[in-house]
Amino acid sequence: MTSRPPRPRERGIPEATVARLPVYLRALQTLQDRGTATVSSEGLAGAAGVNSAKLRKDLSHLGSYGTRGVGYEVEYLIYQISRELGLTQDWSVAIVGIGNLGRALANYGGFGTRGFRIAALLDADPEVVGRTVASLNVRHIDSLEEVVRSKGVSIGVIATPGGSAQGVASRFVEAGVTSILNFAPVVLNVPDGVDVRKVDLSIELQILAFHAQRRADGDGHAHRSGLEVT
Amino acid sequence: MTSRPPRPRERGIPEATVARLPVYLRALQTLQDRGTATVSSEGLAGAAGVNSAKLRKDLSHLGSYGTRGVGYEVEYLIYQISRELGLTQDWSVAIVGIGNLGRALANYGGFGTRGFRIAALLDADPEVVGRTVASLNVRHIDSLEEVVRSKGVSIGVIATPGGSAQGVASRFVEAGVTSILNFAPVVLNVPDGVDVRKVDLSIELQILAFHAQRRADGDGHAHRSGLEVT
DNA sequence: ACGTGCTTGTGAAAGCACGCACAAAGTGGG
DNA sequence: CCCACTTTGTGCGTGCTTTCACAAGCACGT
Repeated sequence: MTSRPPRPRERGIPEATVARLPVYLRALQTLQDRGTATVSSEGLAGAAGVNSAKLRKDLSHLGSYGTRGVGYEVEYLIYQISRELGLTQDWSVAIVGIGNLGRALANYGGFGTRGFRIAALLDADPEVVGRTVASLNVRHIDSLEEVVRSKGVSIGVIATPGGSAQGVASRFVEAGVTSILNFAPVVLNVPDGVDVRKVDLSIELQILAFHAQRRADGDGHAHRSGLEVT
Repeated sequence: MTSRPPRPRERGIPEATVARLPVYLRALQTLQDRGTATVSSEGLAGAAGVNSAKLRKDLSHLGSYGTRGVGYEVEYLIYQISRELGLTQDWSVAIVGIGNLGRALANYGGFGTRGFRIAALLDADPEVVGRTVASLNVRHIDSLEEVVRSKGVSIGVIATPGGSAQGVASRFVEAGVTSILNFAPVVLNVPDGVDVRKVDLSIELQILAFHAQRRADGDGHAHRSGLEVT
C-alpha cells in the first residue's frame, strides 16, 4: 500500500513456513473483521499461537513488509500472504465421494475466505448421483475426465472409502490434475510432479492417544500443548 | 510372540516418529489382511510411502523387533506399535457439533481398527438434539460435564463452527479432558498439560495452492510428491 | 559346521527448524 | 534537530530430522 515491493521474494520459502502462512492469514482476517488496522509481531503471533520470533522470520521470507517501531499493516499483509499462497487466483476444486464427509466439505463455504471454488461433486452411488448438494448437482464418477476438462479443475479432493481412493487418484492424474487432497485412509501412489496431501482422522486420534498414555503411565512432567498439524 | 521384549522402550520417541507410527500400523494391517506374515523394511516402507532407512530408525526407537536377513513379523509388529501408541486400551471419545462433519466422524467406524470408542455425541441445536446418529442419541451440550464424567471421556473432538469452539474446548478442559482434536478453524487457547491437535481443511487446500502456483509460474523443475501431513 | 546372501540396526554427516538476543530502523515528543 | 522508545529483521547457537553407508546378525543350503 505504501510503495511497490522492491524484491517480492526470491524463491525458496521453507516448507514449515508455508504450512503456517494460512494460519497467519486467518488470524489477520479475524483482526481485520474487528477493525484492527495494524498489528505487531507479538500480537499476531499470539493470535496465531506461535512464537513471535518465528512469525517474524516466517514473514521475512516473503519480504520486508513491516515497519519498525510500528508493526504490520493488516490489509497489506493479508494481500501479500494471499498472493504468496496463490489465493489471488481462483482454484477450481472437484470433490469425489459425496458421503457425510464429502457433504461436509461441499457445505464448508468459507474456504479461506476465497480463492477456492467448488466446481463439481462426483460419486459412484446411483442413489446419490443426481441429487443436489450445496446447490450443485452430483454427477457420476464416469464423467470425471469431462468435468475436469470443462470446469478447469486443478485440485482434486478424495473423500471416498479407502478402496476406491487409488482408482480416483489415478483418474485425476490421468486427467491432468496435479494437486490432490486425500481424506481416504490409504497411501496414494502417484507419479512425480503430483502433489498429494493427506488428512487422516484416525491418525490424529492415535497421536493424541500416544501422548495421553505417556502422561498417564509415565506421568510426572506435563507435556507441551498447542501441537499443530504441520 | 517369540519371547518377551527385554527392554520394551526407554522413554523418548521423537515426535516425528510418533506421527508416522499410525501410518505404519495401517500399512501393516493391510498386509495382514492379504495374509502376509513377514515384511522387509523395504516392503513396509514402500507401502507406507517413506524411505526404508527412516522406517528402520523409527522402529528402532521401540526396540529391536526385526530379524536380520528376514524382516519383521507382521502380527508381532502390529502388536508392538499398537501398544506403543496406547491402542491396547480403550479410549472414550466425545464429539461435539453434529453437523455434516460430526456425522461423518461418528459414522467413520473403522477408527484405526480399534482402540477408540465413540461414547457420546453432543450438539447445541435443539433440532439435532434427541436424534439418533450412528446408533447414538445426540445429547444437549449442557450435559457435557455429566457425560464426560459418566462415560469416562478422555478425548474430545470439536466439530462445531469456529465461534463455538473455544467455549467447548474450555468446558472440556474444565471437565478434565486433556486431549482435544479440533476441526474448527480457530486457534484454541488451553492451559499447559492439555494436548490439542488441529485439522484444518482450508489450510491443506492453501498449501496445495501454493505448490501448484509455484509449479505453474516458476515452472521448469517438478516438485517432490508424496507430501504428508506430519 | 561353515560359508553365502540378505536384511536389520545404527554411527556419522548433512540439512532444517527453532528461538534468543541484538543491531537496525522507524516514530513521536520535546 | 535530537533523543528516547518501540518493533522489525536476522546472525547464530542448539537440537531435531533425515539420509547414507556399513558392520553386525541371522537363515539357509551344502
